[in-house]
Amino acid sequence: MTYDPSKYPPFAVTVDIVLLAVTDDLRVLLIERGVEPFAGALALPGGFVGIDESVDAAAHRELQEETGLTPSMMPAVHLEQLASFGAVDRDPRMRVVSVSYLGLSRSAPLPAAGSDAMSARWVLVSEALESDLAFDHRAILMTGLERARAKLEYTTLATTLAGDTFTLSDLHRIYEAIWGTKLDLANFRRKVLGTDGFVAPTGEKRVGASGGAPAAIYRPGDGTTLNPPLARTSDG
Amino acid sequence: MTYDPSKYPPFAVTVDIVLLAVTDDLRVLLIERGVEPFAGALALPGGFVGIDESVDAAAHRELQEETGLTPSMMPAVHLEQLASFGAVDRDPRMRVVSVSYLGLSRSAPLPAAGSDAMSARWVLVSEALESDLAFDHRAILMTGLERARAKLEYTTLATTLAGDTFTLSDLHRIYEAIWGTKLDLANFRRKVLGTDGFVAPTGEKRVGASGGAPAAIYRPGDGTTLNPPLARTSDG
DNA sequence: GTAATAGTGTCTGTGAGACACTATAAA
DNA sequence: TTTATAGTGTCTCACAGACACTATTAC
Repeated sequence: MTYDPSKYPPFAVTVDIVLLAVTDDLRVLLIERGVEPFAGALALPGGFVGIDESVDAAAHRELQEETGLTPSMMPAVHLEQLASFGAVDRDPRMRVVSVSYLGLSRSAPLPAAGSDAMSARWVLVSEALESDLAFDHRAILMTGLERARAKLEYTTLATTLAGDTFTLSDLHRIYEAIWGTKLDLANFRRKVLGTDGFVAPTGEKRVGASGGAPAAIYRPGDGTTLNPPLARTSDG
Repeated sequence: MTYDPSKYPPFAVTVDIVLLAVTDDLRVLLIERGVEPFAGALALPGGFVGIDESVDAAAHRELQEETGLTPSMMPAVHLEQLASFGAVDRDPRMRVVSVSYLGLSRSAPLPAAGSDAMSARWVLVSEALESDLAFDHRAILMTGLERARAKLEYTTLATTLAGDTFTLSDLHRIYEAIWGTKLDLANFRRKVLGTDGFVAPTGEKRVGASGGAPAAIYRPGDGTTLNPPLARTSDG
């Protein structure tokens, strides 16, 4: 690099991750900050991008560090770029541009012990939106939420949130949790089963989990897009 | 800012703009680079973000500088953030993260004379994709194209590309140019006219422009979203 | 038994897609 | 006249939404 970088304004670049999971309700992984600024406040997991590291690689590294996920588990988590935030005063220390990512993880694995993960916990999204998050992380969270809601309409990503095996009721619960609406279960079933590649039957049944009839167990299908989409406007 | 920025890796941040317009066909605004690297090659308009300037503001400033648009004309151009590109070696000079933007402009205003705009010109998208663009601008262009195609499905943004007044045939041409497909004009008309807020009639007719019956002239409507969307999968 | 979940059947309204048709201009 | 564009009518099929219904478990 025979070039003089000092001719150009020096920025720092960070990644911030909106990692969502559905347990009983929709939750987001947040860190309690230990240092200033915003010490004690909740923040999205993230950190600085290394000078010899791509931004995407930094997002994967941070996700791994903050959740304690092993590299072998990482493929089960969907991670995609969300948007960048570049207001002048978004970090009081210096000029920082943040590239945010949306992650969708299966039902809340516990954050493992570790340097960063110590203070990580799954917070109800409804509570996170009401609390004062650090920096502009509330805006990032809202952007991630809207992206996740939109993606469920036309992709099979909800199966990523459900895990390896699940019932149609599980999937139904995930849609209702993320969209915050009620969906008619009968019509939902027909839509999911009628869409090639959305789910694949395992032949197994789950018994005794809920005081009802045994539910058929499914695996994620090999499709990625929903055509026609699963309309969010529906509330039936 | 009582902080030591030298503790963090120094990045440069740029904006790159995919500005699209439809004349006879779909075109993108490109600059012929005058300096290394990639001197002589075609590139997307863009530039470095100032240290005291938000990333969004930099995108608007560059758009204005490269097109010669006056600030008063700017509201007629739709500009939204697209994605960020952060590969380590995307700029041979130094570590640069680029935040890309998608712009939709009315029918190709000529780039005005000016320092940057001198070498700017509207290139057919089909040709741009075949030529060797500078940096990773081919990937950025493809991302912008796909975003524009998707946005036409569920927003009224096509009217931005059409201008102040237009006929339904004009709008139809824009959809076909961007999607690269044929759309049944009769069904297209019904869809557009049946969607509240998409277009508003002016009462005027355009005569003598095409060797056919006079066409009714419309203005953009006050709506922004299309519900239900205008399906791209349709080829009728 | 009751309550809760799993799953099926069926009717209706909307709207996309196909395509035939008429109307009005230029050359 | 021919040719091209503007605009209307109508049929069919797919599917979303509503909702009644049966089946199988836990308690």
